[in-house]
Amino acid sequence: MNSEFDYLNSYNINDYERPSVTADIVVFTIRSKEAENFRKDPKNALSLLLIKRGRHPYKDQWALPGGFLSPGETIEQCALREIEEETSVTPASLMSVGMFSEPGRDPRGWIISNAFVSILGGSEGPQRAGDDADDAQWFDVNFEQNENGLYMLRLRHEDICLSAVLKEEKSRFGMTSFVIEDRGSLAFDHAAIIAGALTALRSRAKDFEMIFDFLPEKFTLTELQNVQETVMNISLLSANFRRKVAGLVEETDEYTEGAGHRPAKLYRRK
Amino acid sequence: MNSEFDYLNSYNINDYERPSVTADIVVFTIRSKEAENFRKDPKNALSLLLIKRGRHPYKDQWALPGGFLSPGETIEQCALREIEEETSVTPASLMSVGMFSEPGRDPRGWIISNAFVSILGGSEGPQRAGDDADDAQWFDVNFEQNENGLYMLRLRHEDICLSAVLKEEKSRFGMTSFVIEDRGSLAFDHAAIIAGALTALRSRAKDFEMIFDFLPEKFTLTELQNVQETVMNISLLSANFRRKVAGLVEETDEYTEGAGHRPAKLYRRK
DNA sequence: CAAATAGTGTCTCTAAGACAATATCAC
DNA sequence: GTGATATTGTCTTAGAGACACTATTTG
Repeated sequence: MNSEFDYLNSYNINDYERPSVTADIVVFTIRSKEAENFRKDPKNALSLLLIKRGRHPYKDQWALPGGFLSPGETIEQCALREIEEETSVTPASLMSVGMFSEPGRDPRGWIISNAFVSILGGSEGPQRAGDDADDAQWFDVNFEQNENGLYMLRLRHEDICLSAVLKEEKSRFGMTSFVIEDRGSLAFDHAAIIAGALTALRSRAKDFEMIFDFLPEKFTLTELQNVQETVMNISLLSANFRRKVAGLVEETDEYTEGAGHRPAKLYRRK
Repeated sequence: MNSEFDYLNSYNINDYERPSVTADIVVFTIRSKEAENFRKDPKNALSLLLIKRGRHPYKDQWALPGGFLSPGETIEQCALREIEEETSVTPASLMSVGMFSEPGRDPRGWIISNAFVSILGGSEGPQRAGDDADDAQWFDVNFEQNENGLYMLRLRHEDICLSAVLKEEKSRFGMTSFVIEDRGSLAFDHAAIIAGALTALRSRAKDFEMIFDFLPEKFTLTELQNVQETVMNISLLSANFRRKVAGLVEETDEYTEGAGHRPAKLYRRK
């Protein structure tokens, strides 16, 4: 038996039908709202990037940034490339959320998507979205479970309010995912992707894992606390927060200035 | 502008080159070793399923079970189908580990893989592997970091010992993955997939998350503790373990019998 | 000085870890 | 009884949460 013959017959790449593969990215950032008066610090809001589709299907509806995997790149490189094309910025982090492969999820055909969470912030600060022809905007995020056990996802940008309804589904195999009850004008299955991304982000933020990516290199402990509170939609006591993160940061000898109240020491991630 | 015209021109599914997509599954189970004497309980070993390839490439080398995604199924359904084809058993759990899409990972062409962790055990007990023509076997798992910081993965089945060397790589984007230094006769990049799967499994096992899937419906607390110890390669004090899992289980009124020592109460997952 | 945030001290309560002691079965 | 595992109790220590208090800046 000839081994080259075996090899060539073992797999003809054209024998199998193949899906198109995309990467869709949920890009988060934290934006400051205007403060009430000169003394108060600004409030923060968790935001994510959506793009208004210029084509069918779902023309004129809002969708996650993303695009098709090209030969010669990894799916992570594809995700980074798409973010950079949209925002002209390299994100601080990239985390896989999972594969979305439900048949029929894309009316154009057999298209499966690897979803990612990415965070912009860091030294660049929140970027302008949509520098080119695309209509891209940051939407404030609100995601909560209501009294019926359903999850409400609300995304708001100025007058635009997208409101999706999802149900948590625990499969027999230990995976939990979200099923769309009402996609609320979000394109494709992107409401379910966003719900999964938020859940993954919050789970990581609990252990202080991705919260540094929202901030520049040097930051105050209060800023760090605000990030965790904003991401997880909770409220913490500062004394306890400081003790918990004490081992994760190191002091610098710099302070904030001109804040209308006592200056705060700047820290750096350890 | 005609909207149907727009739609049809927006995406021609044949315009883009497409990869083949596979699901590869790291199927774990726990196997009992013979006890030293009639009083002692049997020792356990964490094992995973490998299949000896009958074809090129990597002919006669060991690889993870897996197969190509078919139209009309999700990637999870594909993974389950492949496990059932190999073992004739439906696993208790299925967890995604991530996408492996490095160009060149498969000499047959552009093939990307979604890796899964799955656990067999439960009431069926560890299954015979390789009922059909395939040569499938359970390999005992040993995975440790050595003094140089490299990770050693050793898989052993009777005389066969596969030994791979991996390096942990933290990308700038917060992801950690394993890079193969020596694949140790494991086919493709499967050594890296196994390393990632083990890391994911251990991380879950720390919170008691997948350990129940290794056991039948009713089990003793010592059996449960043995699972966690075997999976994580650690040793625990039983008094503390019992307190920690007390909230996760509920008593039954049954006991073990004929064990050569004091019988143990059987519990059920709550 | 007033308003606001920065930062420290301390009390309670819970949980983890270590270890000692007792219980119960098969042979 | 002996050898093994099963099960409970308790001591110590670490950490989380709550809350009170002090410190420091700008206008």
